[in-house]
Amino acid sequence: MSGNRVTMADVARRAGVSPTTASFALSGRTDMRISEAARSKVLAAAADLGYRPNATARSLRTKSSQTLGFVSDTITTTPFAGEVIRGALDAARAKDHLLFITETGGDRAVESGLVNGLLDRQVDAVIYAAMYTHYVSPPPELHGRRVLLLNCLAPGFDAPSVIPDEIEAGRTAGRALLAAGHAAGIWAIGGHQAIPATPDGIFAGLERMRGLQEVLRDAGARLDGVVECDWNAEDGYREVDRLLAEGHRPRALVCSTDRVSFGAYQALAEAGLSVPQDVSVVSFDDQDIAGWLKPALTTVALPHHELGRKAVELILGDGPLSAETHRVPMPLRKRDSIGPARPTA
Amino acid sequence: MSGNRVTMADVARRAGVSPTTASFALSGRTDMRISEAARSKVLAAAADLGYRPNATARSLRTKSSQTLGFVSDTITTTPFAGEVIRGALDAARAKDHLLFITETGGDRAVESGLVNGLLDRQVDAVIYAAMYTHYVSPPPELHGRRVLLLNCLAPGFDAPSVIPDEIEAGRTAGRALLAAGHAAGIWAIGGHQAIPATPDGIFAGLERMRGLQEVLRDAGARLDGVVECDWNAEDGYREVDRLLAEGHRPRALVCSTDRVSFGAYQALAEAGLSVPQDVSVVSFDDQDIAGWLKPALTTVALPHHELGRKAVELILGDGPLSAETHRVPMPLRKRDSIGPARPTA
DNA sequence: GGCACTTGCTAATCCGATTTAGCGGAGATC
DNA sequence: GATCTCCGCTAAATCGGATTAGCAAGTGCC
Repeated sequence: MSGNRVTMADVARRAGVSPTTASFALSGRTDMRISEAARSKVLAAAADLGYRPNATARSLRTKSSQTLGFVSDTITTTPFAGEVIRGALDAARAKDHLLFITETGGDRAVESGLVNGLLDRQVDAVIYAAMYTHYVSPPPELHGRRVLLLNCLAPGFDAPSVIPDEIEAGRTAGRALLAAGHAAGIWAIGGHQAIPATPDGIFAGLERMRGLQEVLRDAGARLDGVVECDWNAEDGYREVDRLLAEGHRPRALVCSTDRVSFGAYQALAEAGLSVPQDVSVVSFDDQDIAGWLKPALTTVALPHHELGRKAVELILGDGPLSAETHRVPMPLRKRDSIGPARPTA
Repeated sequence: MSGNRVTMADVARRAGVSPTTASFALSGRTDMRISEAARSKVLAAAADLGYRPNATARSLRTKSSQTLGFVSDTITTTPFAGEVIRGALDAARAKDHLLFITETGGDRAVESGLVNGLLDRQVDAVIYAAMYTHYVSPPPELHGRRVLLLNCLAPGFDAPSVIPDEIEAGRTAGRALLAAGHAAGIWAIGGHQAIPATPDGIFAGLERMRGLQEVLRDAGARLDGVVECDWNAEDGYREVDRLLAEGHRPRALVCSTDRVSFGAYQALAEAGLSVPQDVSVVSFDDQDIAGWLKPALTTVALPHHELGRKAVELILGDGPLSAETHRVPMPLRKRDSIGPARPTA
């Protein structure tokens, strides 16, 4: 790549000064005395020649590359992914950093190779991210490095974590139902325990359930039932279908994720029940479909963009990093799937 | 970042040879004679010390950074995004390259800044990507550079393009309908012209329509009608709803994208029509929802992963790049939304 | 034994910046 | 007038590798 770039030596020559002077003038450092005349000559020469510093040469000397590494297990397979990276990108750009994105696919050997590749290229810091909130153990190469854990926790590993505030999200969902008058006939559909197929069950499901139950209890209400299942559309359909077939008549559903809600909608529609007149639905994640459904789905959003942004801002901050856990708020997206409670039949 | 890394000088000292010898031994070059004894001493020393070459120092000298820049207007807002990047990542990793991901948001000034940032860091090549296939004009900084255009075309700009084969996709959709016996009552729903709100209408819509009509014509069939609208769920719902209200009774719908199909499903369901018994639906893109819908949607998939993979493979290939257009096949995902044609009422 | 050639290795330079050490000249001090 | 201090700037070293030029010892040949 590249044509013959203009070097600082070229600029210095043209300005009639030494490379040293050019360097100080261009970097604008004040601890070395440069006359205003010399400074402007250098600046003019640099502008004339269209000079751009070679970041590679610079970072060889300074040990800082203005570069970050983003290591994650999977970057596709939404809901995570896109917006997180975009948030990280935005924050990085604000500080003139570029982002290396990598994906390990969950393979330790691949992970190790990629992390080494990043380290070899002198990244200033590494964001170690997981697509579903869970416990991780970062590779040994990262020990002692400037690392931030995104959407994961690593007890014993000295680095800060940034995760969504799932407990508060559970409370938010509960309050949304309570505010509409729902105090009975509430069912939770989805994964709330550690289920093999849904690794996030460990975390998101558990914490959401905790927050939900806490807020219901405080209001003197409670769940009529909890249905355990995976977090896919088909699971939501199957379980709600079964629930209705068994004769239950829920007034409100709290679904683990929008995909489950999607399935729930299908089952409710087939049973001739309408949302939100017959059944209210509140959900989590705020995927695209939440807005497409009819009626549009009220859901507690995963703050993807904010997670990415915050991670980069913390890691590019000045101070040393303390191993604390930052919980990012999950905002409620009010749409049309929660209706007023009706007196129980 | 970084602790005190082991340098090549350390390795040389430990092996009792000169840095030059260490360099040649480690890089495995054969044009310089190194005895087997010396070579293994160096290798052993490197292994003992856990030596890893400093990629920054290397690229300063070699002008190659084993690094690629990925510049796109938007990386979130599926359908593009995730899988494309993953494909690119996979191909890059196979060749020991790391990927800088950037997002311009469509802003020329931002774009220019990011491209310069990439160039400053000595990227070996740049992939200039667009989320919707359309014509672009890459920034001047990229002229004369090793560039590949992904999902876009730039007449007059000397670089290869990689785009999905939309014409053939249109044929594929048409053939799927014909194979099921559909020859009448076929409607196209979506954008097929250059519509402001759907920039891809320029390309994808136009080409898909061309392929579709060609294949229908060849079979002696034709479209009963074409409905122009944007590419969102609500548009599909509204237009199909209106179509039915006007008394039309389509036997098959060809929707511009799965989101439109999603809306079409909603309208058909409300009208008491079932898919595929009453109406067959074939679509494009293969987004996640295609598999969640009931019945699951038959759709012609955008080859996201393959687009990303192919882009990187081409650009990391040896030869010079010729400005040709590579069209990546779009495979048909057969699911359950196309049923056999019934004799027209 | 002398010359050419190969073998195996090293010294020195380069890549393009940053950074440290230090050098002339002007003005101040005694 | 000699010494001291600033000022403004430059020479040279440095970062960690890759690469070029070349040197000493050994081998082959006549």
